[in-house]
Amino acid sequence: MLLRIEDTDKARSTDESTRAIFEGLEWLGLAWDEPVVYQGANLERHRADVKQLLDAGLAYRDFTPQAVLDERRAAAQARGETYKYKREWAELPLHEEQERLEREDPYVVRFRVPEETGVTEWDDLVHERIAFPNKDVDDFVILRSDRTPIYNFAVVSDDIAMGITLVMRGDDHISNTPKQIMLYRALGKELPRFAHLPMIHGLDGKKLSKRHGATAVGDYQHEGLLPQAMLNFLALLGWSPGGDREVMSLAEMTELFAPEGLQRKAAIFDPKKLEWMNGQHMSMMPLADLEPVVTRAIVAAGLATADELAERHDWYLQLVDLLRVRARVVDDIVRQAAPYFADEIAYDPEAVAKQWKDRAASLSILSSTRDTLSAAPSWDAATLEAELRGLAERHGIGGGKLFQPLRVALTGLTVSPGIFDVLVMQGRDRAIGRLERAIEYLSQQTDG
RNA sequence: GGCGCUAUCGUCUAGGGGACUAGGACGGGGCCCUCUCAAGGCCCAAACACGGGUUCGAAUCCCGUUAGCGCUACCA
Repeated sequence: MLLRIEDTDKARSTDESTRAIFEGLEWLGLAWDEPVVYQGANLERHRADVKQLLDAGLAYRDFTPQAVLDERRAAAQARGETYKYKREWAELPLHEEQERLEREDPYVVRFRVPEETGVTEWDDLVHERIAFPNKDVDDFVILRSDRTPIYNFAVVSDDIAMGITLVMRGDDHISNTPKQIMLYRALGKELPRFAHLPMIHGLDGKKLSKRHGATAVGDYQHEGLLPQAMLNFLALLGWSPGGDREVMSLAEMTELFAPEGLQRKAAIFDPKKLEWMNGQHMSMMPLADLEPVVTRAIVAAGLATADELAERHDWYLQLVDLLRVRARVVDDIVRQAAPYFADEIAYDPEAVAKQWKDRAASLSILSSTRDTLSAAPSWDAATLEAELRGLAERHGIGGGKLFQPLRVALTGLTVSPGIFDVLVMQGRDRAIGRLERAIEYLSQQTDG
């Protein structure tokens, strides 16, 4: 994989935008094999290639001021006509051109599009044959008046220099392709293969790009998305391995990839499915791989320090394993993890309202739960389950009647992993402490 | 407007003349499991844009219409 930064438009290419590209690719785990090529660094070769076309009469200087061009275009549009560039400088007498050059009149270099009657066509890897009549292609600018090349020219010059044999890009470039093919021919070089991939659209059905709505790929990192899920999801937008394969690793996708599976239709980016995909990857991946990602998030959230997590590593891994099942993004895990780290927990008003509705009854249940738990012969899931189910039976109530109020006492929430796992993960002291606190809280409520 | 590309459930897609009462996945609905929430399992609703051809036979091939999108710059 080669990475080239196409920065010929100085107004739009900034250090920041370039860095976003690097960071996005790095995050996705897509590494390039050779040093980054900056298109701007090849300016001299671009100019030399333009010169070659100029000398061969395949391009010409156009001294029309840009303002005049803009005016004509606007006027044509106002009249409801199709604007077409008139070739009026192509046959400028040599002496006149010489004069203007000496006067340093500004000019652009335009490519002389060949034979009006001709057709420029190619066999696209995904679309099969695409053809453009030459008459529909205007003599396009290849060198700006500031002597920098236009994208269409720089790309061809660079692709030739870099020995590129397959040009794969978004299908918004289809209409650039005939121009580029003409340039390859004018430069006397072999054509690469072209493959035009469908675009990705936003929920509104419009092209998704840095100019429209979309965030940079890297932004998803901060939303708790896993790069492998992102990669998997994106790959499936416009490509299918056939059959019903969906959740795949990069290695599997690379193995399965074939151009036949490429779609021609633009795909709409569905964040819901991305989240599902992320959940799938999160559940499937080795715990050891998920751990550092979660650790970073937990530390960032201020729940614990990395050292603290390392100290009770086994416990921590088990907790992550317990929580990842019910999480779709990494942040879901962090949200659920709070009751296992914080000293104090907040009671979710809804949980209180629902599970501690009857204060006196809750108080009584929690008190006997505390007594039973305090007296438990050992602190493991099987023992605790036996003890608590026994207690419920003695009271003649179902397990849920016992577990739900307990869950609120332990986590402050209505949702958590299985209650015995919670008990074990919190440990005897913390669990009993939480129960004491809940009892205290409820007593005050009852008195007041 | 011109040129181009595209067209299967709401979304991502399988399908490449008969295997199609059109399959899977996300999302939605229901049920099961169950201490909650997830996960998991089962079930349901949901699509071949339209019109012409070609053919014994079209989701599949051809043409047109329509719609959507893209390009139409001294942007990339």
